Amino acid sequence: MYKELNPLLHSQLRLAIISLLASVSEAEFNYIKEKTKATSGNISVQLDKLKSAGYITVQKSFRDNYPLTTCKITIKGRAAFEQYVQDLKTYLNL
Amino acid sequence: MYKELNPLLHSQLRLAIISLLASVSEAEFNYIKEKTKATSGNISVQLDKLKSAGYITVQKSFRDNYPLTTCKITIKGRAAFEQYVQDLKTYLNL
DNA sequence: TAAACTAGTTTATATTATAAACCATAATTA
DNA sequence: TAATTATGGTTTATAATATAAACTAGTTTA
Repeated sequence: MYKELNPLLHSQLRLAIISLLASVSEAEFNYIKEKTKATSGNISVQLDKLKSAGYITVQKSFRDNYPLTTCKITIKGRAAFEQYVQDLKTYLNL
Repeated sequence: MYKELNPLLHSQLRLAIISLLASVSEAEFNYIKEKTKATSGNISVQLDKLKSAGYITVQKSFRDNYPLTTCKITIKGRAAFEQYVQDLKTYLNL
């Protein structure tokens, strides 16, 4: 293929998540859910994949007795995202 | 979700094909194959989908006795592509 | 204390992408 | 001229991916 677009990022939801995390210092699970309008299950799965790739860190804690999942983009994740955007630009002749 | 990215175009190969067709007046099957490095089968399937969506026209003819498939982006296809690129830009905050 | 809610995870299913196998015809060569 | 290989694809089987439904574990409220 042309120019390989990182398949881990070329996914609607994972791209939305990474793009979101690239613009904030960190984000809670529910914030991601509100912003993306995706289901919890879908988000949970995609966070796992991003975490496995080392693109984000996932902190699990409690707040007001409830579980709280907080996500943060890593250096590696940010680099991958920026590379993806670059690739996409050349891909689309932008 | 955030901003719906046209799923018909948010596919590595179909995006490559549409992007390619957006930049030329028309293209032959084998030209698309060379440029994308994809397999014939995969291209055949994706051309069908793009055609079904009305994004391209597919002309079948013969040249030097061999079948020749020529593709061309439609007005609708070009509009969809441009919309996709716009959506992507806002999606990624570009 | 039972119902409803929070915050997720796991798993089953639907969708999509892809490659392998195939088809029809043409050209080549033995 | 019969067999072999090449051209230009299409069809179909499989692998990968995305998604939603069902579930878990605990909390709050009536």
